[in-house]
Amino acid sequence: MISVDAFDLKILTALQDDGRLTNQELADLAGLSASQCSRRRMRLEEEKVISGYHADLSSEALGFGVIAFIQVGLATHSPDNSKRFRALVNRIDEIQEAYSLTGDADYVLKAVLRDLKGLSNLVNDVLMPHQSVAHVRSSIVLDRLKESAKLPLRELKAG
Amino acid sequence: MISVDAFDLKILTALQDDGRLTNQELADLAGLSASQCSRRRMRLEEEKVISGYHADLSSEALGFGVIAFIQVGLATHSPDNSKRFRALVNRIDEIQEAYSLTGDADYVLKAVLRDLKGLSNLVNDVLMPHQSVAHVRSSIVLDRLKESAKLPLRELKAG
DNA sequence: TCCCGTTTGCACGCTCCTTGCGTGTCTTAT
DNA sequence: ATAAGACACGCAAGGAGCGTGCAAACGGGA
Repeated sequence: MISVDAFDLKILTALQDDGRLTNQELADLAGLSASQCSRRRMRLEEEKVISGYHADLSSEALGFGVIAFIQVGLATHSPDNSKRFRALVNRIDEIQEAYSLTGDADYVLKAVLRDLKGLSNLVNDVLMPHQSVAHVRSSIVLDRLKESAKLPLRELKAG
Repeated sequence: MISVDAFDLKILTALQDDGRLTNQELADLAGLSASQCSRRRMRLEEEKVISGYHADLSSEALGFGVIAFIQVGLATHSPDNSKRFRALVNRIDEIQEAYSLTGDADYVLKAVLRDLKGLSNLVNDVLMPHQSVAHVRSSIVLDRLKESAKLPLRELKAG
């Protein structure tokens, strides 16, 4: 079992905020020496508690003006059809997130696009015509209140 | 205006995949020298094209078993009420993403929780009773096909 | 109390980062 | 056509950061 103590939590919280922190900076934040932070960080990476590090790019600066949520209903719920749909989703870079949900729709996709033409293209020329898909309904994001991938570690106690 | 050339795109693409890449590794990938990659990276950070670096933590390893999408309708659409709701969303760490959308609901939230009890607590004890909120409908994620925050830089041409 | 496994801080050799500098290229004005 | 300026490049050097070895400190069980 993976055990994460209070020091690990401080390190994880800090790296979640800034993935380029120096071991010395981590040490100052966590109250440890730099070498120890290095060792703990390596262990957390080894155990896949830290699954990776990523640069966060500005969609505005790079000209991605449209975010959309797309609800998709499948034509049939056969394993084959699901597989086809998953393969489709995986090869479309514009789809950042994809989930199957309880409730109305079979799947919800979150897509990032350059403009509405890009959304139209994705919905009408890629998703709709695909054999696995029965119906599609898209909602455009008007305002982004919050967008991060940070886990709420605050409440976690050492284990 | 921010200009991003083909070298910058290679650097951004690489850092989006691995935010801890060495300047030398970037150099090998982009076909530049390490010092030049350092300079370009600093410029991209300065211009906020790179808005930050983050460690990606494993929700499974840390015991977050539930992801939910929560559709929220506001009681009124007055500016005051919106403001109250936004403040609420901002101070709840379990809410990773929050958007206002076209279509049925006013807002959609994505929340990460330890278990269903955590979701129940968020929906019934925090969101529902809040004065700004009229109705709430939550959908639980059954399966995560894809989850990243990578922008589809593939298609971008130098500008 | 003693023992053993674990965790820690420190020191050191090695890698990596950044800045200064000289060179080559492209653009613009004469 | 040519001179001058701006820009991006690679190289080299000095300084910062990284990870491993090691000995000391700590903590739980016999």
